[in-house]
Amino acid sequence: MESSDVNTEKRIMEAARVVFLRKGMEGSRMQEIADEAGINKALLHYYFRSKERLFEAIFRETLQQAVPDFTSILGEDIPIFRKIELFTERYNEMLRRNPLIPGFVIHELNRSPQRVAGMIKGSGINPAAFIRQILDEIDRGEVRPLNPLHLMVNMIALCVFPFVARPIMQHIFFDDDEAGYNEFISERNEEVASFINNSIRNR
Amino acid sequence: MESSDVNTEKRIMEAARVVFLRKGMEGSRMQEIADEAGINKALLHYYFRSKERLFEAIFRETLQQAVPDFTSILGEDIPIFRKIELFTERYNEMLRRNPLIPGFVIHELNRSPQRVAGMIKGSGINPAAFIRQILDEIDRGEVRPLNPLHLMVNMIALCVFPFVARPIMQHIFFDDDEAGYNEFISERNEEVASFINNSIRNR
DNA sequence: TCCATATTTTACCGAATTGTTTAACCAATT
DNA sequence: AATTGGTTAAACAATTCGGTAAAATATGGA
Repeated sequence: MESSDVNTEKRIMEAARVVFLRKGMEGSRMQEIADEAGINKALLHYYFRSKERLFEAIFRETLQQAVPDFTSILGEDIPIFRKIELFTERYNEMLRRNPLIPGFVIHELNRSPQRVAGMIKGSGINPAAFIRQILDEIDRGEVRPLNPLHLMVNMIALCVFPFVARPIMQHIFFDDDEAGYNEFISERNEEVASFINNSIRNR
Repeated sequence: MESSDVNTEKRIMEAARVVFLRKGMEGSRMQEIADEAGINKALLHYYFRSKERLFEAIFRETLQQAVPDFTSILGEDIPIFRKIELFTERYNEMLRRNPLIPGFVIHELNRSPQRVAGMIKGSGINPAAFIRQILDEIDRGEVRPLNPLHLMVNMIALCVFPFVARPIMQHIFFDDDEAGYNEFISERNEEVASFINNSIRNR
């Protein structure tokens, strides 16, 4: 019994994840999630009392999955230019597996900014080490003088944006050709890293 | 009669804009829009037959306001590095006045990608001229060899992202200090332009 | 002043949706 | 066989919300 218990909860979570990420909290219907999970609507309320709670669970899980993935690398002991390559590579990889996360988070962020922002902060993000490294490299003359915070924002922006704006870009630039867009995305792996490194390298 | 007509319609549009941009189509309530406009709910339906139509009007207006503003400059006859400065400056300016537009568009884009993307394309966006200029500059040796499409995406990403992710960044990096974040945003004007130009200049 | 038209209010309807309840069912455990 | 707990089905309650009808009020012109 317990095995089916665990499986069902997992199935519900997966189904809810699919629906919520695509349609957001208000846009999603409990019935739709039940259908997606192949179960009864009453069972949703049996496992997660309310839509609110189910959503909370999904949102928390999504953040915990997404944030550490790209944060961790920033604190490791790697030469700066190589670190930036690794960061964009891993971050892009994560986004390629979960392309809907950014849009999802952003939308919920508009609904209740303080709550979401708090959850993200609690997710263990720590820019301090990276900032220190950048300042060091500037001292050593490897990196041109710049504000490390802007650099961090730039790095994230360059990775995230193509996923957030995918439908526009795919339509305007690629005439709705999905394969073409995927090709474009995989090019960005290297493109973004060299774009950043070219910009910050001192000469 | 006509004077109050125009004023009321305008009031409704403004109210709907505020609510829709913050909460999206499904997240918004007609009653809330009516309250915001200081009128009765029935009057909304008198001016705009349905929620759908009202939303459509707001969305169209929003796009027409946002898109040409930053597109036009890309086609003008300006030296490339200067053009990038002007682009980031104007684009940032527009976003500073309408910080909610990117998140709004992105969310609606997820709801009905083809419809929205079509509307944007119809808004008169034309990357061809800019792409040609970049290729020319590469030929002339002013710009290092790169894919102009990636450059365009990078330019937009660097401008837009801080507005989309504002609540997170303001909380994590600035401890919810609004003034601090605004300061950061205005720094980006110059920061982004030099970040790009440093990256693409040939040496 | 009085009429016609535009605008506003009030009250309400119907559909959709969340959440609950109840009874039955099934499968594994004891 | 009896028990237990996950599961289903169906109906229902409660609420929210978009939309409408109709009466009331204001406004400008004859």
